[in-house]
Amino acid sequence: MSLSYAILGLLSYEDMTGYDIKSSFDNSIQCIWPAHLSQIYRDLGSLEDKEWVHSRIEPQETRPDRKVYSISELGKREFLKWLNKMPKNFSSVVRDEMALRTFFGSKLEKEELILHLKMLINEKKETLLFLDETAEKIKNTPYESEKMYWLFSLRKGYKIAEAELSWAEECINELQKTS
Amino acid sequence: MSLSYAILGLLSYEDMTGYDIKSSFDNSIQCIWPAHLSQIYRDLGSLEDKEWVHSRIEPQETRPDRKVYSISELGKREFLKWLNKMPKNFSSVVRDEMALRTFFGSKLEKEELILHLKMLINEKKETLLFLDETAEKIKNTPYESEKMYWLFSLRKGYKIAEAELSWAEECINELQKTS
DNA sequence: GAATTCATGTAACTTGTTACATGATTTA
DNA sequence: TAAATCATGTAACAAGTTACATGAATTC
Repeated sequence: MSLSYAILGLLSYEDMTGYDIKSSFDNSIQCIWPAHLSQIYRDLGSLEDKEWVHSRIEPQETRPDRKVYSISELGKREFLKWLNKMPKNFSSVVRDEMALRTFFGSKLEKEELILHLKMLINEKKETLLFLDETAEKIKNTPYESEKMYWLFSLRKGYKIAEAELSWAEECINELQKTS
Repeated sequence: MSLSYAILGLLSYEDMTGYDIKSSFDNSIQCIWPAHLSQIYRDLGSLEDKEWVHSRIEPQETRPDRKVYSISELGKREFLKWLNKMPKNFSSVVRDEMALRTFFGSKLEKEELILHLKMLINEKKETLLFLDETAEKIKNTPYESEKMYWLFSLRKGYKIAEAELSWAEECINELQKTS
């Protein structure tokens, strides 16, 4: 359900196509709520069935026609209802394949596990760079009153990435101590 | 798929019922890979279809009969194959409702958001206590060669919980500065 | 010449969630 | 006496993933 509300929320800033919404995800909430394009199109369909959003076709010459969605009054009300009610889950849901593999690390060559952890570290360093760039973009947004909140959620992604990185470093250190 | 491998991995330590496996999850990998009982039963079914595990019924008098699963030789090989291959996702997948709500925080009363964040902090403090207790249990396990790895994955959950907690505190501080 | 971007989706499949159903025993 | 624990699942639904299909324009 949260994904639909995320889409509604983004549409409350401006009208967008499914493709635009996907880009917005990738440039802001991806790190805390990733979504596939196919999922977004599907949800837009059901949001339109419920009349929480409307769409119009904007023909283009050189590109495929744009199907532009806008949030309805009903949609705005439902969004605010969701935002104001006390959430069931304060906690994030994490599914962490590397931590799971590490759990079974005694069945793996130490060197192999260390290699995997080093690759994790590289990936996370890139993530941190990407999040820095994203933060810079947000700092230049014309949505002045939103800026702080957008940076808050980005910061959450940042902190999680940092935690993952330092975790991997600590694991490598301990593994090398005992080898 | 990872869930099936997690189940296989746990069964490689000892034979268990679905219910036992659920308890193992809750006492170890829950914070990095949560699972519902119904999911575990379903996966055990398909693992048995593939003959990666076998089961036997152990009748009980006062309790319902136990259906005890054990990993097969084939299952062990498939598990090790999974563990040894380079993972596609080094990164954890996070879906974080509170961070998403915070993204749209400009549409909420500041006091309301602060209240939600404070509840998150309370919940996370409890999580940290629970993880401390879990770590103590793991330190007493007779599985000596596994201990370090089990503590590694627990530590990952711990670090993420800490990150979430300090994030919420920082957000509250900034919100109170600007109000 | 190859890869990326823009732009639409659909279909099939896999996972995750919630509710239902049963029922004795033990602990608070 | 109410709630938790042990122990089995099934069914229905919601959400997430991957593959397929199309195709021009632009950038490397």
